[in-house]
Amino acid sequence: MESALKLFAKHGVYSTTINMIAQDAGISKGLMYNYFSSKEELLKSIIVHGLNEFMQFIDPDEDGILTKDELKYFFNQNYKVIQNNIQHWKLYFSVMYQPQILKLVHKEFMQLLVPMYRIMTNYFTKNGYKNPKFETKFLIAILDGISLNYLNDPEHFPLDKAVKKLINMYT
Amino acid sequence: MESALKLFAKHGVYSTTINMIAQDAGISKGLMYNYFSSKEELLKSIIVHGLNEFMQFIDPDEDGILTKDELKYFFNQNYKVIQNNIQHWKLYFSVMYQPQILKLVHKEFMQLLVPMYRIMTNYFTKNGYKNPKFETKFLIAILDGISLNYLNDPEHFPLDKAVKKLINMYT
Amino acid sequence: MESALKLFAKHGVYSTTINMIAQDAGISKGLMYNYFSSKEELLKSIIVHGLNEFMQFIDPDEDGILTKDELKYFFNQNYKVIQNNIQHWKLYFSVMYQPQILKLVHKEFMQLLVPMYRIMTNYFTKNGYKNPKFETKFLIAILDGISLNYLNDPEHFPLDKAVKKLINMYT
Amino acid sequence: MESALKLFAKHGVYSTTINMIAQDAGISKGLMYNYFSSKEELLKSIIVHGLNEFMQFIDPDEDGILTKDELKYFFNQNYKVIQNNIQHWKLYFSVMYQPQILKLVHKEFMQLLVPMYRIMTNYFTKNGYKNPKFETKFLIAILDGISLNYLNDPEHFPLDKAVKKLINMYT
DNA sequence: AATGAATGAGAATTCATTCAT
DNA sequence: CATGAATGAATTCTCATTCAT
Repeated sequence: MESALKLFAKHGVYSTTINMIAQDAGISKGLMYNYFSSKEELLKSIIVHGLNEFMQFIDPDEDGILTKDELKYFFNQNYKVIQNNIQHWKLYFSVMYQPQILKLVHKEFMQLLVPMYRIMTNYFTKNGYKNPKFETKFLIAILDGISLNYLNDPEHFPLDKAVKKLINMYT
Repeated sequence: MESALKLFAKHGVYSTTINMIAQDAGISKGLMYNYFSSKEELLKSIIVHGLNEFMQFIDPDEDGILTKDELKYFFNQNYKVIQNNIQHWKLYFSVMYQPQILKLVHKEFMQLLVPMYRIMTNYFTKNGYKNPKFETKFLIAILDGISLNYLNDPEHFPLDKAVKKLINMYT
Repeated sequence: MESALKLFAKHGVYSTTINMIAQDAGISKGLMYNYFSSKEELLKSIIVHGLNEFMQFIDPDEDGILTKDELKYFFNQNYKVIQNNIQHWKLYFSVMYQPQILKLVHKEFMQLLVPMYRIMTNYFTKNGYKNPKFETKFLIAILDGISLNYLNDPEHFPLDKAVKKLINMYT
Repeated sequence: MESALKLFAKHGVYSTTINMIAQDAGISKGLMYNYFSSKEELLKSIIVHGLNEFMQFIDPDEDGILTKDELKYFFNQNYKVIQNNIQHWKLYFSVMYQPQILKLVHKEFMQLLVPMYRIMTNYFTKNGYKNPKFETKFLIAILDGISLNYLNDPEHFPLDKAVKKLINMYT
C-alpha cells in the first residue's frame, strides 16, 4: 500500500502498473494478488485507510457539537493530517476528479463528508449565522481550496498563515 | 474536440478511448489522427483552447491594475465562464491532479496563472493589505475551492451566494 | 518515380509512405493514384524502368555472341550504368532480398537474367572453358559481389581497379 | 527466435507480424514481449546471435595471421556455416539492404567485418600481393557474391565447385 | 506464503487507398 | 488533371490477471 500510494501520487493511478508497485515493494506480482483481489481493490484500500485516519479527529468527544475551541482544533488538525501525508491527499484529490475512479470509493467518501457537514451546520446554527447550510458549503469550499493549493506546492503555500486567517474568520 | 471533452469529463481521460471519441463525433479513428497527432495532442488542444477562452476575461483593460469594480466584474465573469462550460472545467480540475497529464499542459497553465497572480497582488498592495502575496494565495485558494465544489455538484452548490459573499469580503 | 526511388533507396520500401513520396514530388496523394494503381505498381514501374536501361547494352549487336571486346565493353558498361544510378541499384538489391517484394518483379528480373546467362555461357563454350555453365554462375556471382560492395560504400570501393582485374581474369 | 527467423526469411521482416511469430512459436503475443521489448529487439537478437556463431570460425588461432591452410579452412568453414543456416544468411543479406533495419545492427556488423578485413590484408601482404587492401576488398566482394547467389537458389548453385575455384585462385 | 511465466483482451496508431469535388 | 479529407483494416504494444509450481 505504501509503494502503491507513492507511485499513484507520483505517476497517477492509470500510469502506475502492478509491475511497478510490486517491484517498488520488493514482492512479486502474484503476492500482491494474495492480498488485494485487484488493482481497484488496492486503490480502494489505500483511500479508505487514509479516510479513516482523517475521521478520528473530527468532533473528538463525539457529541455532535462543535465549540469554538473544537473548531480551532479541527482546523489545526485538518491541515496537520494533510501535512503529515501529502502523498495520500494528492491521491485523494486526483481520485476526486476521475469520475470512473470516484465511483469506486463514493460510499466511503460520503461516510466522511456527511457527518462533517452535519456538525459544521450545527456550529453555524448555534452561533447565529443567518444561513448555516450555505456557510457550511462555503467553508468546505475554502478548506478544499486551501488543501488543493497547499498540495500543489507544499514548499511555497503559506499553510500556517492560512489556518490562522481561517480561525480569525470563523471564531 | 467537443466529443472528446464530453467523454473525457464523463469517463476520465484514460477510460475514454479514441474509438469512443470517433464514434461520438461520427468520424473514423483515422480522421482524428489527421487533425491531432495523438490522444495527448487532442487533450492538450482542448485544454489550451479552454484556457484561452478564460484568459479573455481577466483584466479586460489590460492595464495590469484591478479596480474594485473590476474585481467584482472578475469574480462574476470567472464563474460565468465556469457555469457556461462545466465540462471543460471538470476536465481542467481532473487534469490538475493527474501528474502525468499536468506535465503536458504545464506551460499553458503557467501562462494563465502568472499574470492573474500579479494583477491580484497589485490590487491588494494598492488597497493597503498588510501581506498582499499571502492574500493573493488565499484568494486563489478560495476561488479554486468554490470552483471545485460547484463543479462537483452544480445543481446544489449556491454559486451566486458564494460570489456575493466573495465580493463582500474583498471590496 | 524519381522521388519514390530516392526515398525507397534511403528509407526502404516499407518505411516509405505514399505521403512522403507525394510530398517530395510536390503532388497530392490522389494524383499519384492517377498514374500508378498502387504502391506496388509504382515500385514495379521503377524497377522495370531501371532494368530496361540495363538491358540496352548487353550484346549490342544482338547476335547472341560475345567477343572478347564485347565482354570488356560489357564489364565497363555494366558498372558505368550502376555508377550513374546508384540509388536504383541499391533499390534493386534491396528488393532482391525481400521475398514478398521480389515476387512482384520476378518475371521482369528473369527477362534480364536469362539472356545474360545464355550469352555468357556461349562465351565460355567458345573460349574452351571446361565447364561453361559453372563459369557463368561464378562470374555472375563475382559481378553481383562487386556491385553489392560498391553500392554499400561508393566512396571507398575501388570499382575501376576491380573492373580491370575482372577484364584481366576473363579475357 | 527460431520462428521469427524462419518467417522473416520467408516473408521479409515487415510482412511478418508478431501474431504470425507467436502463433508459429506456439506462444501468446504477450509472452514474446516478456523476452523482447519490441519487434526490432527481436530482429537484433537474431542477427547478433547469428553473427556470433559466424565469428567463431574466423582465424581460429586468434593470432591475427592466416596461413594458406587457414585460408583454405576459412573458405570451407565460411560456406559450411552458410549451408547450415540458410535462413539466417538470407535474413542477413535482406537486412544488409534495408537501410532502416541496417541501422539497428550496424555496430554488430562492423565488429564482424573489421577484424576479418584486417586478417585478410595481412595475408595478402605476407604473400607478396602488390595491393593488399584492394585484394581484400575484391575477395570480400567475391565471397559476398557467392553467398548471395547460393542463398538465392541453394539447389542449383554449385557451391562446392565455387569454393574449390576460390581456393585455387588464392592459395 | 510466494513466484513469475503466460495469457489475451484491448488500446493507440499507421497508412494504402478511395472518391466527391 | 488535381486535391486531400475520409476510411478502416491491420499492426504493434500494454498490462491486469491467472495459475501451476
